[in-house]
Amino acid sequence: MTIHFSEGLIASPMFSGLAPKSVERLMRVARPVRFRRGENIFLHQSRADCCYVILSGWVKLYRVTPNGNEALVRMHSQFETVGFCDGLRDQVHSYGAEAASICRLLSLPTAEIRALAAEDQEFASRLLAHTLSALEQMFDQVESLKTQTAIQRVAAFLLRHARRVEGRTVVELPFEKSLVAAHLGIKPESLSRVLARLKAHGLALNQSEIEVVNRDLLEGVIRSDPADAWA
Amino acid sequence: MTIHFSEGLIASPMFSGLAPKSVERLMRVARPVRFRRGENIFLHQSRADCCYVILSGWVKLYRVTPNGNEALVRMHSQFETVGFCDGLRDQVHSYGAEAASICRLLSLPTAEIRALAAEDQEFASRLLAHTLSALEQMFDQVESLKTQTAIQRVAAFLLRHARRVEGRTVVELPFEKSLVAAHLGIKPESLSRVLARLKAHGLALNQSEIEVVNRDLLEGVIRSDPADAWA
DNA sequence: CGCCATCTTGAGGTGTATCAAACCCAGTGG
DNA sequence: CCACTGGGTTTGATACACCTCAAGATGGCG
Repeated sequence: MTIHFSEGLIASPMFSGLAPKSVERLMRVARPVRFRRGENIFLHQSRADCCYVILSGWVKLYRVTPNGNEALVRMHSQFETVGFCDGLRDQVHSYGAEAASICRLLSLPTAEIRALAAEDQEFASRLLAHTLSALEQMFDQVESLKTQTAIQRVAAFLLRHARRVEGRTVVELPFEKSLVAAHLGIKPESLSRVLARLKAHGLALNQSEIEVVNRDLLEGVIRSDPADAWA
Repeated sequence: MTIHFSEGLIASPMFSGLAPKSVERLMRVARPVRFRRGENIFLHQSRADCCYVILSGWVKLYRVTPNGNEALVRMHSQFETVGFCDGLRDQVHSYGAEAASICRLLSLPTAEIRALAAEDQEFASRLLAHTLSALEQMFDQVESLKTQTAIQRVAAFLLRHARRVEGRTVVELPFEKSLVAAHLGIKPESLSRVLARLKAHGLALNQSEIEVVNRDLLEGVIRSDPADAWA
C-alpha cells in the first residue's frame, strides 16, 4: 500500500520523465522521513540544505511576522515539492514548513539537486516550468485576496474540492477547518459563519459533511459583485 | 540621456552577465516600443509571443475578474521584465499589462528566448533564479495581505520608498495614489484616510509631499498587533 | 463517563468599502 | 487674467465584512 520511494519521486511532476540515470543518482542520496501532525519540518530562516518531495500527507508553508502573527502561505500535498524555492538558490528558507497531518517525505540534499540541474538540461527546464506554475498559483491567490470577499473565496474553495460520489456532489475538506480558514485568509469563526450563510446558496451541511446541492447557485455567489447584495 | 537598447538589456538583472554572443543574438530580434500612460501592452489570455524589458517608466500587471473587478497583481519598473512568466511556457498570458506612465520597453520574441535558454545554460539558470525571486516576492505580498491591516501595509510601503534628501526623509510616491492603493489591496479613499491617520505616528503631509519625521514611530505601527489599539 | 481538541454560536467592536459631495490643481479657452 | 473643465484626491456619513472574546456544543478517545 505504501509507495516505494523511487515511485514517489517519479510520480512527482518535477521529476517525472527524468532520465533513469538521474533518478538513480537522486535515489542514492534521498532519505525517507516521517513527521507527525504539527511537527516542524524546517524553520523560516534556516539554511535550506534539504528539499522534500511529499509521499503522503499535507504540509503547510507559513511565515511568522515580527509581532508573532502567523501567515499560512501555501498548502502542499502528495507528490508536490517543498523547499526547492530557496534550496535552488542556496539561501535560507523564506518560509517555515510544518506537517499538517501525518506525512511521509523524501528528503533530497539541495547540493545534489543543483548539481543535477547543471548537468541534466531536461531537468533544469522542468524545474523552471514548475517554478513558473507555482508563480502563477501565487498570482491566483493574490487575485482572490484582493478582489473576493470571504464568502466568495470559501465558495470557490468548495467548488474546487467538490467531488461526485454516488450521484451526490460532496466536499471533503482536505485538512482541518482552522487550516482551511488560514489558507483562505480568514479566522476559523468566520469560516464557520460563512459556511452557515452558504446554506442559502446551494450548500447543505449535514453533521460535518458538506454537500453541493446547487452548483449554479454557488457559482453565482462567486460571480456576483460584493457591491450588489445577495440577501 | 536615453539609454541605448542594448545597454538597457544588459542592465536588466535577467540578462546581465550574458555572453556577448547571446546579447547580440537577442538584439537582432529586439524591438523598442513606447507606450503612453494607460495604453495596453498585452491582454490577459492573449498569446504570449513577446516578452518585454522595461527601459523606463512603470508597468502594471493586473487581472480582470469575471464580475468586472480588477486586481492589480504587481508593479514593475526600470530593467525589470514583463511577460516572461507565460512566454517561457508558450502559453497565454496569465495577466494583462498596462503602461502606468509613459514608458519605453524592449520587446523580445518568446520563441527566441526559449531557444536561447535551451542553448545557453548560464542564461537558463539565470532565468530560474529570477523566477524564484519573483516567487518569493509574491510570498511577501500574500503574507502582508493576510496578516497586516491597511495601515500597516501603507506604513511598510512608505518606509520601503523613503529616501533621504537634504537631511529629511521624504517619500516620493512612485506612481499615482490610486495605483498605490490598488497595489496595497485597498481603495483610494482608504489610502487617503490611512495617510491622515499616520500623521499621529511619525508622518507629515505638507501639500502632496510626504515626510517621515519619526521612523521609529512608523515602524512601531508595523510591529504592533492589530488586536492592541493604537489610539 | 469525562476529557480534550475542534468547531459553532452570540454580542459587540474595529476596519474598510461605498456613495456622494467638495476640493484642488493643471490645462484650456475665452 | 479669469472662468471652465476634468482627473485625481480628500472628506463625510453610513453600511457591511470580518475580527475578538467568551461561552456553548460536538465528537473522538482514553
